[in-house]
Parts: sequence; C-alpha cells; structure tokens
Amino acid sequence: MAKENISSNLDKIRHSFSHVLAQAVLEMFPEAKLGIGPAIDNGFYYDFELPRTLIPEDLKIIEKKMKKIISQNQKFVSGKQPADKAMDFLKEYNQKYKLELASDLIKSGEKEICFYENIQPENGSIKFVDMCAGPHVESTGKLPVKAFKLYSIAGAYWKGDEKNLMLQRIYGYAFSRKEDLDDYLNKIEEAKKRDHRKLGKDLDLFSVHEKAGPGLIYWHPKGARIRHIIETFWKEAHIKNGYEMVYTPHIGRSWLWETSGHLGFYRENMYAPMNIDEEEYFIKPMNCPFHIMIYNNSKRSYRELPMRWAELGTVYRYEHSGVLHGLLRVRGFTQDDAHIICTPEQIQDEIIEALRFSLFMWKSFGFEDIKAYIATKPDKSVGEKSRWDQATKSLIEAAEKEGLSFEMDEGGGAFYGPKIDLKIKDAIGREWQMSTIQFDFNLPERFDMKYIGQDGKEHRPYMVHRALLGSLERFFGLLVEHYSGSFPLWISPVQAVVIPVSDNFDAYGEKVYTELKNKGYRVEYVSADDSLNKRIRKAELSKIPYMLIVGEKEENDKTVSVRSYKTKDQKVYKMVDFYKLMNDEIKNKETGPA
RNA sequence: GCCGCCCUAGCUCAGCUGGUAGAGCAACUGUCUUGUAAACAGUCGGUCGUCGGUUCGAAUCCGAUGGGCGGCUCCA
Repeated sequence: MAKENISSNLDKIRHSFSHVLAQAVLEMFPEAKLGIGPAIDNGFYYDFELPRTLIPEDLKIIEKKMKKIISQNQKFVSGKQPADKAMDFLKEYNQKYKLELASDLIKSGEKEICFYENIQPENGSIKFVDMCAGPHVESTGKLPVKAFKLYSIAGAYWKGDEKNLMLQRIYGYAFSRKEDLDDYLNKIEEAKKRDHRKLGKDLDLFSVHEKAGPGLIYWHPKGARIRHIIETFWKEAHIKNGYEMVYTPHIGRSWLWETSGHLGFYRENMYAPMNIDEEEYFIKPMNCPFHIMIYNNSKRSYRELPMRWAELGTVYRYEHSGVLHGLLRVRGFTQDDAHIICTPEQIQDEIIEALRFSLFMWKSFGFEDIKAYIATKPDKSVGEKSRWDQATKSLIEAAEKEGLSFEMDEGGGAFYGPKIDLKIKDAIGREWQMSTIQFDFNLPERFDMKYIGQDGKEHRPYMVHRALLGSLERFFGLLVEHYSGSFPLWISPVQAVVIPVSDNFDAYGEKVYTELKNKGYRVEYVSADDSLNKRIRKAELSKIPYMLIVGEKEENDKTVSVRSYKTKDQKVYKMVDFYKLMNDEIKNKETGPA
C-alpha cells in the first residue's frame, strides 16, 4: 500500500519533470513541435521535432534551463477545453502532434481535452501549456532538483510507427531523492562491469568478428566448455522427461519453406537462397518444418501421441543490423527447441508439463526472477476460435498451477497461436524473452498433419513449439551476467588451478594436477614462469573458484593450500577433504535432471 | 532498417585548435626460483576500421562505406 503511494508519487514527479523538459526545450527552440512525455521506470522522456539535431552539449544547456524553471516554482494548473475549442487552440499553438493526439481522442469519443498550464506565481503569467491529463506535482518547486539528470538523446518514431517521422527523444533519470539517483547511477556502473560483452572478452569466452560477419558467435574453448555442460545437462534432462532427440539438416529446399509459408511471410528475415542443381535451398530460420517432415514420414496413430521431439537446432535469421546485441540478439543461434505433437485431450497436461520443465531448467541454473507473459489472439490469425480459446485457457491454467505470476498480452500472440513467454532481465535491467511455449495452428494445416484416432478417423493433432532456455547464445549471455562471470562450480570452465610456489615443486604440483584431472575435474596447471603473486592475480582475474597453492609444506604433508575465489579464504586441505569440499558444492548447486 | 555517438598496437587507453603516432598490460628473450592480487631488463608490435576528397601536409577536416554502442522499430 505504502509502496504504491510512493511509486505513484514518483510517477507524478517524473512526469512533471518531462513537462519542465518540454518547457525548457521550447524556450531554446520556439519552433519545436512537442510529441509525448511520459514517466518511465527510471525517469522520463519527451519527444520533439526540432529544427536541428541535438548534440550532447545541448543537454547541459537544457538542464540549466530546467533548473531555472524549477527554481521559479511555477504552478501546474489543470484545465479542460471543449473539443472544438481545444482543436482551435492547438492549431493556433501550432503543435501538430498534439493536434493529432487531440483529434484521436475526440474520434474515440472524448468531449473535452485536458490541458496543463505552468503559471508564474508572482504575476500569473502563463509560461507553458501542454495538452495532458496529468497528474503533476503542485508546482515545479516541488520537484527534487538534485535528483534528475538528462542522459541521452535518441531517435524515436512518432507514435512508435516506423512509417512516421523520427522525432528526437531526450531521456532523463528522475527520482524522489538525490541519494536514489546516485544509487541508481552506481547500480548502472556496477551493472556495466558484469555486461556479458565485457566479461566475454575479459574471460576469453566468445567473440564476434566484423570481417567474418556480424551477429555470428565464435565460442572460445572456455565458453565452449560451459556450453557443453549446458548441453549435456539439457539432453539428460530431456531424455529423463520423456523427450526424444532428433537431428535435422541445416538447409532445406524451397518446397519446404513454401509449404510452411515462411517464404510468404518471413522471407525478409531469411538468408538468401543458394542454388543447387537448379533448385533453391534456404538456410533454416527455424526447425519446425523439419520436425514435421519426420512426423509425416509415416501414418500416425493416437497411440503414439504425445510425441516430444527435441533438438539443439542451429538456425540463422537475418536480423536488422541495428538490433544486434552481443550474445542476446544474434544472427546465428542454437535454439533448445522441441515440438510436442498431441491430441486435444492431451494438450492441457502437456502445457503444464512444458511450463514446469522450463521453470525447472531455469532454477537449475540459478534463475528465480522470471516474468511470464501470456499472449492472446491478434486480429489477424489462423485457426478456429475454439482452439484459440482452449489453448489460451490451458496456458493460463498452467501458469496458475505453477504459481507463476503473469501478465496478459492481449492480442500479442503470433498469428498462428497463443503463447506464454518467460522473460529475464539482463545486467542493466533490459528484459529478454527466453523461454517460449507456443501453439501452432498453422503448420499442422499447411503440412496436413494427421493421426488416426480411436474412432478410426483422421484427426488434426495439436502442435506446440517450445524453447526452454530460448537459445544457447542468449542463455549464455544471461548466465554470464547473472553470475558476473563467477560461475557455480558445476558450470565453471576451470574449477581449480594448481599453482606451485616455485618450479622446485613441479613434481608434487603436477601430481596433484594429474590426480584432479583423472578424477574428472576441470583443472589447470600454472608453472612458475611468473611470480607467485602474479599467477594468483591471473587466477583471480579469471575468476577460477579454487587455487591450489603447493610448496614445501604441502609436499611434506601431502596437502594443498586452497584459496577460494568467492571467500578469499585460505585453508589447508588433505586431498580427500578437498574432493569432498568440491563434490558437496557441486551437489548443492546441481539439482540434476528431474 | 531509422536517429545519435564511437572506431588509434592482442587488450585498456593518451594524442590541444591538421605538421606525418605514444603509454601500461599482454606476447617474446634473458635474469630471478618465488608462500597468497602485478619481480627486473630488453625486444617485437599500428599504412590510426575501409575507400575517396580537401590540403604543401590528415589519426585529426569533409563525404561515402563497414562495424560497435545507446535508443526507436522489428523479433516466427
């Protein structure tokens, strides 16, 4: 309750800041056209059409003007105008975007348009007018002048539509207190340190190469080790949970994509075809049609259903250059894909199970903060309404059964079926869609998938497309950020490093190393080419969980001196005790396949 | 794809308003044989993303192009 009040008050502050911003910009550019200026979850923004592009220095000037407006303690005064008067005023005000918004409002049945005026308290003069429903703080003096900061200029399409003109958007941070702003700025700085793009470089996990093609990921040995661990865990878990593995090709003839419809509605996202034997072949942007080929390979009975076919399927999609982002948005990626083909009677249980399984996977890797979104039927869609309704209902029931809080994304489904998505935040708070469980009412029709029911007649199966982790690339990116590169022991690419004090102890050191290696631990040996301190430093920077330092004492006592990355403690262990330490830790972290 | 910013050695960065490139780390070679976060010395390394233009002269100014970053749009 209390929290809600604070947050709505904060929204008021943020939105009021956006008015002050607009007023300041209008002072600087009287011919500026105002777009919209809402509160967002770390501050506010306002969109403008301006006579010239802004430069970063402009932000300082605008900020100064804003501070002046705040110091003048102008009153926010609300008012309403009947529709026709409002339109006249906005025409005269020469604010075409506001005019457009007002006319939209009037079209949708509004009789009156709300305005806010900023009034100079001493003489009552009107300093600024904005068409806006509010609410705002009482006066600009109430705004915490030290708790805001303009930080970015960006382009943004008017009304978010790329067919419209691109306006200039000014972003500002705003909080109720200066300390909150400082905390937030610190948090951003800290978050940047765990950005997977930085850590990927620092820890030598992966790279991308301009010359070899943007958005294509090169997994270095340490990154590949982690991927191998993820894949192994994933495969075992799937087999234990009733899935079959399949493998399918990377390219397919145009027939496949014509039948699936991808050439009709997805071609611009597909890599250009290659010509082979006078036939066009396309690199796959998804795995579904291939799995369907396996299904349609023979006549299917209801007795065979449900079928759950999983594949770590590598796909390639031509993503727009501006959207590429480290490992989180790439052009070639491996989906942890599976298709569930089942009867209408089975669908509810299958959905519940798929969602449970997905949550199990995320928890196994240490993720708990997950948001779910259920997307329903859009205007343009295929499939019978009754199937949509049943499918949507089963998604909601599955989420409820798992005790997962979710938001409805009305009309946000793909044209071919409703879906539930799980989203996770990256280091700086951006949400990324990871898991998806989606119905497909399109492909079973297009490929004429059938099964023979108990009644001896042909039926159309339900098909569900699901990816639990999303893609290995994206998952890996989040994993790096989640752990700041300091992975749990069971995932760590290097679990321990043996460091001899000097090369006089190479023999003992290598004995320790070999023993660990033979027992299956991921271990490295660092001979005394550098000083001891330097080698420890390197191991620290590589975030290796355990450093085993061996010298005279250890050799004599048959022990290892263990330095822990996480605790920075040093403790001497007998080898058997060190194994126990590691095994306990691995056991605790790894819940293992269900 | 759109708007803005950025691109100098393997990495992190310096290089004032144009005079033709520098540091630390890394790598390599020696010396040192080390007790819990950087031993010492030397060597190597860049046609300053690419192409074109302006200029007596361009890392620096202009244009194009590739890539990255932050947004927007998109995300089957």
